[in-house]
Amino acid sequence: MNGKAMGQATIRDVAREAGASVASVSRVFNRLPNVRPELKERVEAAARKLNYIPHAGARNLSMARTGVIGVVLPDLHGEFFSEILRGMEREAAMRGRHLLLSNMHMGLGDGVEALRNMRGRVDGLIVMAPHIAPDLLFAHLPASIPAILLNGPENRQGRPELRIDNAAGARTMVDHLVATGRRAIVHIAGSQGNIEAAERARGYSEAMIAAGLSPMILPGNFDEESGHLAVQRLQTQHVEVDAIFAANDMMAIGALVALRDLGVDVPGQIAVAGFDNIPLARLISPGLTTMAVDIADLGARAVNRLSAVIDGENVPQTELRYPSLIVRNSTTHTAA
Amino acid sequence: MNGKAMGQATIRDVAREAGASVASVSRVFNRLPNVRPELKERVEAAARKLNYIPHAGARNLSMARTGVIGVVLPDLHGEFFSEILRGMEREAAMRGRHLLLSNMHMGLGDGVEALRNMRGRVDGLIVMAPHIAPDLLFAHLPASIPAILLNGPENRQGRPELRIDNAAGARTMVDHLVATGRRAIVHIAGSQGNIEAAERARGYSEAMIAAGLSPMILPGNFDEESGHLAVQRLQTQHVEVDAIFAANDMMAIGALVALRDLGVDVPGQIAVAGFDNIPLARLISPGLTTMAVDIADLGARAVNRLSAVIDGENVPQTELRYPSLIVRNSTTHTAA
DNA sequence: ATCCATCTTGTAACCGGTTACAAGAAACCG
DNA sequence: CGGTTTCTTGTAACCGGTTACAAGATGGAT
Repeated sequence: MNGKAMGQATIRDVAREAGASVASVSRVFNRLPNVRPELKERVEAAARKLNYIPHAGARNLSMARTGVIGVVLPDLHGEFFSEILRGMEREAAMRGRHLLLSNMHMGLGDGVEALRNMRGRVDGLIVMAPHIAPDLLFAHLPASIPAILLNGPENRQGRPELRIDNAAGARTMVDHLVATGRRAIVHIAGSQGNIEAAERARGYSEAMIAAGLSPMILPGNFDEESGHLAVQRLQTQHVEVDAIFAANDMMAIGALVALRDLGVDVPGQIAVAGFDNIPLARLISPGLTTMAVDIADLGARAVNRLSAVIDGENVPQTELRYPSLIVRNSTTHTAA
Repeated sequence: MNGKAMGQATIRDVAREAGASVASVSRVFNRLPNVRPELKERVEAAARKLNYIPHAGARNLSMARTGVIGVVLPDLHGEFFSEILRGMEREAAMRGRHLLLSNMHMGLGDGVEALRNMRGRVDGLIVMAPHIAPDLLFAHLPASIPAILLNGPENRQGRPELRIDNAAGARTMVDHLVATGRRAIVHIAGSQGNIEAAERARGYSEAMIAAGLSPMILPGNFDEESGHLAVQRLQTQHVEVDAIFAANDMMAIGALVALRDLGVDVPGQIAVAGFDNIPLARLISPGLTTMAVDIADLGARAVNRLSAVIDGENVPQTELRYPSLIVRNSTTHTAA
């Protein structure tokens, strides 16, 4: 039927069909007011007839704006990953933006490379890299591309950052344990080299010392097995403790299960606490006392702030989010 | 320093700086072999000096290829969402592609609109829409954009689809329950209008009838509370059952907890089974018998097949994945 | 030295939109 | 009715890459 080969119709095809100019077609599709109704209808009819769909890529190029936010995440575990994305997605959709995913399970070299070829694909980046120095990361990135750093170490590139105050959260938890009578509180740390893990350990140590107690830290990996192993180690080395504070919930659950297998009463003999408040924490028995981080909110906020930066607004350089204490039965019998 | 205003350097800037043509710069960056080493170095030096980063959007436009796969998902719950994305991401990264996220928590009208303005943004689409007729969905989409349908109802647009055989999975579970001596097996259904829910219910009914038993279906919503409510309903109406088969794990867990609160022995008095094998299923006590769907694999496969379609290869029209039975203590005492 | 094949390089058109600018039409005014 | 303002419309340049094609350079064979 058509003179040309087929393919998708372009704006010029529509213009020809409607007997109008490309400028007018563009105006119609962008709902600019200054188009005579008669012309508008002709254009719309032509577009319908050719089943014209605007080519977003071309639009992006000429407008130098894609409406896409690049999200660079490390290899996250289940809930955290889905929750943060859910939050980001909700906020992005509300602003008519899309999310471009790019995991970063690679070394720094590849990471920087990956960031670089986001140019022209996205309007800005949300980068979460808990084990890479952000200065190094951003140094290779043009200063012109907006980016916000999530839960990373501090950076000195003047990039805005958004962080959970992990140290404060850990202090709150230690305070809770001390307040409920615990003294020999051991901490199971998260993965080595992970910033959040380090911050939580730091908060723990600070609060212990402030309470006149001596810190004791066991290594861990953020996974369930770490919790298991930590309990085993405590047992074989005959270390007496009355509370275990794990750097995340999965490890706390591992510890909980290990203690249950050993017939140790929780919280009677030993209190157990975690960090993150994953859904599982509520469902397991006894319910796990933990620090709740509203992860979806964190994601939404990240998109929110990045959007502001993209739109040229001024945003504060650093924003901290405080986790809140959720007391359940793993530390006290009287909890809900 | 630079004559022009600043902004990012373009390929023409590099060409000028290197005293070469844009074609040569392009060749260098695309690693085409026919460039004299001396020129190549000059170009690379110039690019380094100007901190040139190729503009992916421009490249996409002129090559008519973005390297991006659009992913349209409904509002999924935790594990499912993260697992399927993890699988997709892994496979996409391996093929040097990116994922563009676009949730679809909207009506059909918006949905089609959302799909449409993916044109020029993505090379293809993975669409998961368990509650929208795909024929309607695809009818408004140009036939030229590759798309594959995930876990939807059958479509007659000749689009390739990838589905979990939910009915077969449900039959397998009923067979297991019957084989372990259960007779009064009740099914808690998933959300109304959801295709997967309907398929699971269908498989359940078929298998029950095949076993000479009468099906009995309670309504549900895929959430924990549905499980709770179902158990309550059974109790208040004094219905005697010896097995509960929920259309997903969350409802099964809700039922499990409700039964525990009532002091009913599982599996002694009532067996409980779910569907999906979420991580929680293993951790809860008793361990939940369920049908395991390798969700990450499903995601990876979807990307895999879509890539094939994009690359013009021929792919089979429909592919079914079979879930596998995981027996735990919620249906039999002798399990691992 | 001549001719031909091969390799390197540059020019310019193209991908499909947006938009500055100018020109023509319409409306308003005295 | 002429002049000015306002509104509508079209032309063409531009966004930043890729690539067909042609021209120039190089090298080998005779």
